[in-house]
Amino acid sequence: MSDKKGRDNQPTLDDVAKAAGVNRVTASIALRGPRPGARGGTRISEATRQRIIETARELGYAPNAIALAFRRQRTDLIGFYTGYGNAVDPHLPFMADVLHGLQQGCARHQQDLVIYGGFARHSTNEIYSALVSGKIDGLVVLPSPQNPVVEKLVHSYLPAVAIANTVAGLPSVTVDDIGGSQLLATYLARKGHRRVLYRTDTVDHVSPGLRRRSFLQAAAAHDLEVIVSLPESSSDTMTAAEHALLTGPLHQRPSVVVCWVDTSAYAFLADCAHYGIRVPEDIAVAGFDGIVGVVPPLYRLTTVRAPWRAVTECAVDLVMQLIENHKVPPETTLPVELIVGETA
Amino acid sequence: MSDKKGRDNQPTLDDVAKAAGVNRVTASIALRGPRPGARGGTRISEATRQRIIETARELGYAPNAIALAFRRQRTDLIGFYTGYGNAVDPHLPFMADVLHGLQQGCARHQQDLVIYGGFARHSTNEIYSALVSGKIDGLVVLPSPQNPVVEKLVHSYLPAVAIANTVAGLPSVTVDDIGGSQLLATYLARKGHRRVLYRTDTVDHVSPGLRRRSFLQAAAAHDLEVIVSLPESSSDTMTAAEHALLTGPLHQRPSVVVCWVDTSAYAFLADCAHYGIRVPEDIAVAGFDGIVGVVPPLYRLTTVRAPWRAVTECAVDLVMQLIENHKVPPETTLPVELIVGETA
DNA sequence: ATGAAAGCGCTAACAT
DNA sequence: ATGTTAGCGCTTTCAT
Repeated sequence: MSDKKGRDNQPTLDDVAKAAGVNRVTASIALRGPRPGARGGTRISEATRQRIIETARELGYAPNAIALAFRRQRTDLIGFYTGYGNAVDPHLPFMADVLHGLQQGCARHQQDLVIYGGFARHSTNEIYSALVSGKIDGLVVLPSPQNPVVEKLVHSYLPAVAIANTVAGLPSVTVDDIGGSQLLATYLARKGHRRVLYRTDTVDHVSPGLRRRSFLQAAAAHDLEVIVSLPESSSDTMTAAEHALLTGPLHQRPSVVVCWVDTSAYAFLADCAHYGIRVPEDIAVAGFDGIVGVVPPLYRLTTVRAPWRAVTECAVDLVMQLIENHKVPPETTLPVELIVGETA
Repeated sequence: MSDKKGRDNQPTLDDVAKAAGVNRVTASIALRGPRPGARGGTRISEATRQRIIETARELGYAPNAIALAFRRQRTDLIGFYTGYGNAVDPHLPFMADVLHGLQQGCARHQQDLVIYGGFARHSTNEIYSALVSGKIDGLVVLPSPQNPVVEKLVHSYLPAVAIANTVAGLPSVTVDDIGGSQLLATYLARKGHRRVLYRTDTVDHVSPGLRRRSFLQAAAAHDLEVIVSLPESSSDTMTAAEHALLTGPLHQRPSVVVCWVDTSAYAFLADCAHYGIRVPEDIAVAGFDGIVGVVPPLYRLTTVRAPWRAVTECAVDLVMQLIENHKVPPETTLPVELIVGETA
């Protein structure tokens, strides 16, 4: 086995050139072709080129990616930054979709993906510096509300695209929160529901806000009464107030719970099972996201499917456009779909 | 908003030095401290240092990560390579665990993580070249059987550690497949089972093989009869033969199905539900992995929990050791735990 | 306590 | 068709 002493004794372009008896530049061009407009292939004779390629193969030459990146000012690396803490927990279906989209997007453009680590205990400036340090060519951002790093990115040179939530000054890719909420309100009204408990997010963010407001509006248009509830977002368990409503007098009891996001709905379903509340007989439940897991769930949830993978892939596409100095639309909205399960 | 024209007009160390009226080197040391043994902080007077730091702040100086990496021969990037095709689908709980472990591990060592894209249509040599190009300092490998890239990595300078399966020549981190299988066999024998249907993998790989052989051995020791079944691994649906066994004459019907991996078990459970076969009354089911999802599952599976996240984190630790030229053990095995659910 | 020089591996621009 | 020169931004070594 070879020594594991580092890349130092790897052959360089100079080594190849020397071994083939040509100049460094000749080797460079023979192996990777000229970058600029360049006068076609006439630069190097086919014989020399073949000899150089063969020499490179023999020596086991692999170009130094860092030197290349240094020279070209291009790393072929796309980064991902999430405002929600350091960890990108891929067990969350939303994150899994995002990661999958990042990968597919990067693969399509022959880029590699960088997930940052160790931002946890860093200051805004340190994180920002790391992002714009030139390590990556572009960035997909999952913005959290009022994130100062995201604010700085808006004014930076770094090509960046936001997903899931709009950010003023950054091109964003989102799902049709408004359309989805309307779809849901209309469906529930048709099914004969008159009173809805709407569970929303405690953190004020663009997308949940849009969903809530547009649901309220659509509900009003359908004569649906809506009670808004704010469970603790970390656990999403059923609050005392919610429990009281569901077990209270029939004439003020909601017949359906709409959750701003599927995870909240699943947590609610689990609590219903725990309290012996039957779904959908006692209460119907609907979500928003369209989570799919490999593990067959307890219930097939009625929900609005949001194409997060596609959203993220699209964001990567836009980042590539920006990198190549093309214009991109400030907002891209992808359509959603109503999925009728067995819970509502 | 600033122009998005690239990093070119970012201030360099020279700019900072010039603005502060000092030499480049002085600025370098003031901002990042001397790398080598170096004679403490006496190098630069506190006054100069402060002035330089202040100047850097004013100019919005951020060091060029690529130039740094070029100089230091160190990118602070850890890569991940999977032999199983290009896509690292984070929806698979195993992959989610691995990704999570990679992130946590990288975070602990202040490294960033690179997920490769676009290896799909590349040759062994191209993939290998990309891996050893210097873009990353070290690599975590999820080896697939007889993968030529993995073979080449064994002989390369690149610090690399395998997970889940051992690879000759590479330090590996695995789970205790043998112990887990014994745990399961013993548990099932105690529960009074006498005939087991064992579902295994169609691809011949180290870890599944270990599980199967050690289960067979432990089963024999407990007078358990084992029938081995090889469902099509992509779908994992119940085969005709399996169905025949489960609905056939009682005296040759297995009382429990053991699946080499949880996903196979869940697929089997879904099929049982479909055919009206009751679990665990008609047939008990057990798995291996200990998948946990956010969505409450149909059944709480009896299984052996394998700590894949910890395995991967450990692999990152070892990669860091290798990078720093320390010795690491050729094999690390992490303990597993029997999880008694409601299916067996 | 600070400065000057050299060079990491590569390619664009300008010779020949 | 090929060679020479210069330099990307940074740190290490050796002067001062």
